[in-house]
Amino acid sequence: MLREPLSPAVLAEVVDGGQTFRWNRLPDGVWQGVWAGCVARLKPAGSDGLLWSAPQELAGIVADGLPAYFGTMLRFDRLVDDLPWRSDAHLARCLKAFPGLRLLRQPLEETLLCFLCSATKQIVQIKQMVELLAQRHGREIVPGIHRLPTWAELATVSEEALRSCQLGFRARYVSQTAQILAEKAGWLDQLEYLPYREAKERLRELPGVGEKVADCVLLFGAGRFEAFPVDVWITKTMELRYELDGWAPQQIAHFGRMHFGACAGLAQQYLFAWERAQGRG
DNA sequence: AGGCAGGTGGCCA
DNA sequence: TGGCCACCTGCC
Repeated sequence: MLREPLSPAVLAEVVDGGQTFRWNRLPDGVWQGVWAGCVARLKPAGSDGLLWSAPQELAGIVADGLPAYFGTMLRFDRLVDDLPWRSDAHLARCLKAFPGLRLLRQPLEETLLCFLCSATKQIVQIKQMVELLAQRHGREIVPGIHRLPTWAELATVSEEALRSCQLGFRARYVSQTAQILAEKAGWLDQLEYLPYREAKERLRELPGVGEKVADCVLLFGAGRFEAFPVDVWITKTMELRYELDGWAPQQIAHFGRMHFGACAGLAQQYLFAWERAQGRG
């Protein structure tokens, strides 16, 4: 499916490195993931690239949806080559360490939901929350596997019921956002057609969506690769690798977009992968 | 066993 | 603007 083979480590980084929260490791290097109405299994296959499979009744929609989800129409090799690795030795070694690392193109609705849940939580816990949301409030796709609830569905769920999905104070964000989106048909979809800056401003009108969450939603759910989400980890990374000690998050985000350019978000993913491999994060 | 966590929003100088 | 703190609660 992919033009270049993905090593098991890079595949793990793509599906379980904080971009998405609905992939789980199965035996024998297989990953199973759920997005929109799709369920798929993935397995690295050496030089043959990446093998996929899906439940028979979903084979058609997964065959259609998987390439878009993995962004196979984008030439990540070219995007990576356009990053400033020639003048940035740290970036260069990150790129070399994770060949084939890519950004997923996830459904916008789901990306917003997941990152609204992400505040001060680690990946494992975010995965638990969204799994509960899916099991309790999302439509069953195949026996035992549910998709995430749509915002229309979330608008019918009480804040208390959301809290019982381990959301804690994030339940209020999700609940209020659901009410707002319920009154604004097409509001989310319009973001796709707005310039980055305006799309981000619009997103930030939603409760629980600040700078960081807005950038994650735009990067992972709307293909805005110039977005450069700044969380505590990227702050530490930038301090350590680029000597930005004492910089405010907004300054770091600005530096990131200036230094890394049009695909700053792609660079950010590599920086993350590197630090995680060092045992941080 | 208890602190801490991949943010945000509100309040204060 | 810039800093500080409450917000929930399940993991390590």
